[in-house]
Amino acid sequence: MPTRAIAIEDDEAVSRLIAQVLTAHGFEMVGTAATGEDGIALAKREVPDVALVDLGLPKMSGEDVIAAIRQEVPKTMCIALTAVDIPARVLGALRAGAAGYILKPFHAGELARAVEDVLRGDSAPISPRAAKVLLAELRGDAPDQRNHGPALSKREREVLELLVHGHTYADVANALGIAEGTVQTYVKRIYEKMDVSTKAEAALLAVARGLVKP
Amino acid sequence: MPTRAIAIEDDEAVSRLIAQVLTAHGFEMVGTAATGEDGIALAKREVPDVALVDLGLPKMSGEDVIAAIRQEVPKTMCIALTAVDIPARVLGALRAGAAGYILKPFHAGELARAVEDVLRGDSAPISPRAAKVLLAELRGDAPDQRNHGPALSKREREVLELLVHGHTYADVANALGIAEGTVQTYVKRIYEKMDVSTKAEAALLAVARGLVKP
DNA sequence: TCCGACGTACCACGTACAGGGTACCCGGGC
DNA sequence: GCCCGGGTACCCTGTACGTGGTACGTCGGA
Repeated sequence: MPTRAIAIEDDEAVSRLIAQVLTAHGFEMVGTAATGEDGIALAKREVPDVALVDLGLPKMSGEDVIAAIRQEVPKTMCIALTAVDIPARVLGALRAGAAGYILKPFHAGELARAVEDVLRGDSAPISPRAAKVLLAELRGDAPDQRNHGPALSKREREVLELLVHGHTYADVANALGIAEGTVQTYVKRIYEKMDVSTKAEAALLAVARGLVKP
Repeated sequence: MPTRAIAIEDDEAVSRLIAQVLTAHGFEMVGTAATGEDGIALAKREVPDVALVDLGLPKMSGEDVIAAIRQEVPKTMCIALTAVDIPARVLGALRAGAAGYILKPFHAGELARAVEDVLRGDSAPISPRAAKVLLAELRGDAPDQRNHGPALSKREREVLELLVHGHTYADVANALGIAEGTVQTYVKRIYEKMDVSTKAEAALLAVARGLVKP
């Protein structure tokens, strides 16, 4: 049985192009829909192997469509298709359950390759631009991690490392062989440099920047 | 000034190949190293634009090398290079600060393209197989994680969310419309369930388990 | 039916924390 | 020479925090 696919895309030209490309690569198009509602109904009726979902649909958001399909028809893998790579969009789609994220315009081979990748199940096609967003999120948001204030000194990193793991000032002082008052100085400087004001915030930022291992 | 690159790779054949490919694409190779220690020293000395780091180095792990370079020479972007795509490896490297993740064997064009992508800064080259691991992690259905002790109630998660972002008990009380004393009860229960005793520890564990986004 | 488990809510006490000071040493410039 | 900035080190004060209590409603099983 050939791989069965559907497309949920409001631009009919794009929709036809998708059908053409996939058919040419040996997939079977079992339907297309122009709205989210129709697309979900189509997916439930046909239970295709893969669904190409445009994120720029009118009314219902592509994210919601993907989430609905993942919920109702888990067997169907969803690939998000969009012209924009706004971080919130990328993350929303992937969180919703998209197995891949392709940016328009795409090459014919790119699309077919992505579908094959997803179906094989051992990989997830993600455009480099989308991947950057993913990475940023994984590391703790903050667009462009680099150059966030002055670097911490070696001693300051030692203090931070101990602090964020729940040790008290007294513990830190003991471990480093300095007075508790001195620890407080380091903490103050660390807070200034990291622009935070509590241990909790410092801990969050520290892991986000990879200064300490969780 | 041309883009300056280094390679940290113990297999000399691969190392030469990298140099060859990058040189052919107009990059300047300013050094190669066969061990992590040498690589870090090289990076500090040359401060290259990009470093290709093999994850399968003897002795020192590639993750640690990347982390060290990101720490000491933030300007240098690191691209992880490996033959295996073990989830822990992928995540470790990306968490350590790798801007890209390329699987061996790679095509010549692929490598050059990845370096260009990373330097342009608007995208992150991630191999499809590595991307799959990333996605799984992002969605939280990664191996282990989950099921660490009793689950927090909705209210407790709300308190935790606010707490770990540095808000005081008073702030939390205000935001949730309850008394400060009540917040303390939640904090106690949260600490018990998570088996921690400070805000900093709770913050670490919360991000580690994906309960809150950093 | 009653009782226990759990989520919710509040108070009081002692301590650890955040932020205000001050001081010394060292290396690099003006 | 001199001062200046950054790293190191210490003290003091008010506050937020961690932990000990108590109490009430609800749900489900003994």
